Amino acid sequence: MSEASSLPFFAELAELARSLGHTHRLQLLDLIAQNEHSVERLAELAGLSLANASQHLQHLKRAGFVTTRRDGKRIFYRLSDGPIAPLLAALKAQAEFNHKQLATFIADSRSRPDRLEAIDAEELLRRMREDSVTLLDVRAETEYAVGHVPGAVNIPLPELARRLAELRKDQEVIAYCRGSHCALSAEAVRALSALGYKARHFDSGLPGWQALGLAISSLQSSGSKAGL
Amino acid sequence: MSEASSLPFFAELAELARSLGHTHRLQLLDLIAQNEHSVERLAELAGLSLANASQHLQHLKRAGFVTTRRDGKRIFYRLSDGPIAPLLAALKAQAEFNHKQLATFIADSRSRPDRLEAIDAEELLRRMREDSVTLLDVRAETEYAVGHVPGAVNIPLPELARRLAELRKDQEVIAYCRGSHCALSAEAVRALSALGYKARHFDSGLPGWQALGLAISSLQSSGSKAGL
DNA sequence: CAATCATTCAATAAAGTAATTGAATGAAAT
DNA sequence: ATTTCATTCAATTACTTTATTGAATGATTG
Repeated sequence: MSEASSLPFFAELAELARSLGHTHRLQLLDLIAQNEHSVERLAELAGLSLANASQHLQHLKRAGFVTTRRDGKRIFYRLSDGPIAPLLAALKAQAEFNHKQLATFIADSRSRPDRLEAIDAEELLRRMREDSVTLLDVRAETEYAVGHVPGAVNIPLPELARRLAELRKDQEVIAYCRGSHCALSAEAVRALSALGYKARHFDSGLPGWQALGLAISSLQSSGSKAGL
Repeated sequence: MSEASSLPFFAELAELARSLGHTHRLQLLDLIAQNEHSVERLAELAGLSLANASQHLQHLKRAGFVTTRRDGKRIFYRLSDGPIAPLLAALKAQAEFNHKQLATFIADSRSRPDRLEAIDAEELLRRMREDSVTLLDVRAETEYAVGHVPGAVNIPLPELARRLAELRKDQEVIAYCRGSHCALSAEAVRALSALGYKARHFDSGLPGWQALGLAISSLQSSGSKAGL
């Protein structure tokens, strides 16, 4: 049922999927879904250059998601009357499913205490120097604000599920928390590992970092309150 | 409603979409949907190298479309219990919508006889030499088999809608048919243009090509009967 | 506990995609 | 006609993704 004969069909679907596979195009599509707009307007709303917006819009047009209409000097893009809404809804549903999966996994792993791979300070420092790891601070925002390892990203454990997108998939993630008595980073690592991320924890946490005489960063005003 | 705050969300959806944006991954997903399989089996069924299949499978896993289970030496991939079916159905629906759109457009344009850009033999030959055009023969398969311009792709006009994927989007398409009295290539050009393809027709068609003393190709046995 | 074997990882090479610039198009207004 | 102006095109550059190879992993089997 899925031999050579259906390969061109898969290729066609893949092309459609790729058309949705770019932040700017999804954003443009979302703007167009709200209202018909000219290229200039869309570029402005999305914060893109004109030429760049134009190219992304043409990409969407070729995929059949939008159509154009000329009125005087400008060209207006609007949604085609194809089944775009269900398609986007299905995408969102999958995203939500993933969030739930991770949330329940974190809850589950709270009970199952198997041991995990740790990273020692020496390797961590080396890897940080060559920028080959993502350092993840899973403590609360307030704790992070007071002091954190320089360069670390802060995603409190309860929010990890819905903020996965902030982690690079191509790098190993090193989670840390308050130290070896604190289970937060271990849970994060278990959850991330189960999702196919490469993850370890820096077991001694922020105290261990400070004990080595290394500098920490802090936030003056609480600046990074990104929306849900 | 669609400001900076939702950008990470779009980025997340885009990543999901990209996970479906590759022929091999869709094919693997289709195989997995039919039955749980080991990596080796999937690689074999899809005609991929082991490492390549493994990487695509991990990509699908990270996107939450599949999960794994270890049994002895091998690892089995099966569908996750997320909403994958509706997602794929929505993609297919969009593909079908595009086919229909094009089909009706071709039907419509049969009546509306506006003139189109043509390409002359000289330019055609030059562009063919530098491989910067896709030459499209829109006549019936049997006619193509008897003789066609060397290098031309054959997609009979009635099949154009569902075989669009065979045309490169990054090159101009030059359609030709039986000659200037024949409307097939003109219709193809109108349809392709409306979809955002860059398209012109070689108005004098195959007779014009032969009149210049240029060689034609033919097929011995009818070899290229690709499935729907 | 050494060997085997399915799978994954790592590194590199190849291909494809995106952003940017400035020029070209083509409809409308003067 | 000529100018204006929104959009697109073309060409370059930078970036990202994919394929390939061979080595590493890690669970079973003898």
